[in-house]
Amino acid sequence: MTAVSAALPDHDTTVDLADVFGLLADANRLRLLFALLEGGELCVCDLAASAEMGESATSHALRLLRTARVVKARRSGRMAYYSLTDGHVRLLLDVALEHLRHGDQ
Amino acid sequence: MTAVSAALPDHDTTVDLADVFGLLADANRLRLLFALLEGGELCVCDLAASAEMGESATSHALRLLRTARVVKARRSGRMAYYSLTDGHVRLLLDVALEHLRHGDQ
DNA sequence: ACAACATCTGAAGACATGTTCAGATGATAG
DNA sequence: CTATCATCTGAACATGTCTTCAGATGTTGT
Repeated sequence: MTAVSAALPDHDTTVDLADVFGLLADANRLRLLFALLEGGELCVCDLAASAEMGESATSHALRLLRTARVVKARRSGRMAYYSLTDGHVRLLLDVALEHLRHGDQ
Repeated sequence: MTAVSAALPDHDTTVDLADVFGLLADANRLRLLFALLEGGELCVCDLAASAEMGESATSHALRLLRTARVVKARRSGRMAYYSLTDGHVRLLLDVALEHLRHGDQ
């Protein structure tokens, strides 16, 4: 029994992991990420339109993603252009989509 | 702009996806899953010990995972042995761990 | 300078989630 | 049969999360 628990990731790691998944555990944020996967770099108003959500809600959502370094913002005048920071997101979404299709139902 | 939004997964899909990630968005549940990745098939009391959580909390957590078909239970007498149902979980956890290591900080 | 605009922010309320407690269920041992 | 055990369940409480609103910030055009 100690052999099993010894092989587990430490406490902090699981908390950090849970935070990462927590960011993806919201349909609106996922729609924003899918839009960025397609669009490459989009401003807040286009992201809001794509995800069919209010601009304030979009801004709040993007702030969470930005703080976690999942997306980055480029600023040009009064516009803010967002894009993804790495490819792990695409991979995570693809694996989870695959799980949805094969998994159950 | 319509071209972008047309390529997005539909509303229900993003909600289902968010639910999947929501299941992984809890450190205790992640510890249970890691224990199952290592141990293969474990009873509730061993899982509770591995994840260092109460047995009631463990049972509640396992119920969520079982309802979502992420784990399955085999029953033998008064014991319940849990195991993972598919390999997507291992993949998701590995990709997210990789993201943690390379990603930031 | 002023008005219109894009984005951001803080606070408030509604809602969901996780933990704990107390007790129910079903199985084994004496 | 009774006691003990492993697991499950429902309810209550505390915490956290998302959305919305109202307003702040900084920018562009006239």
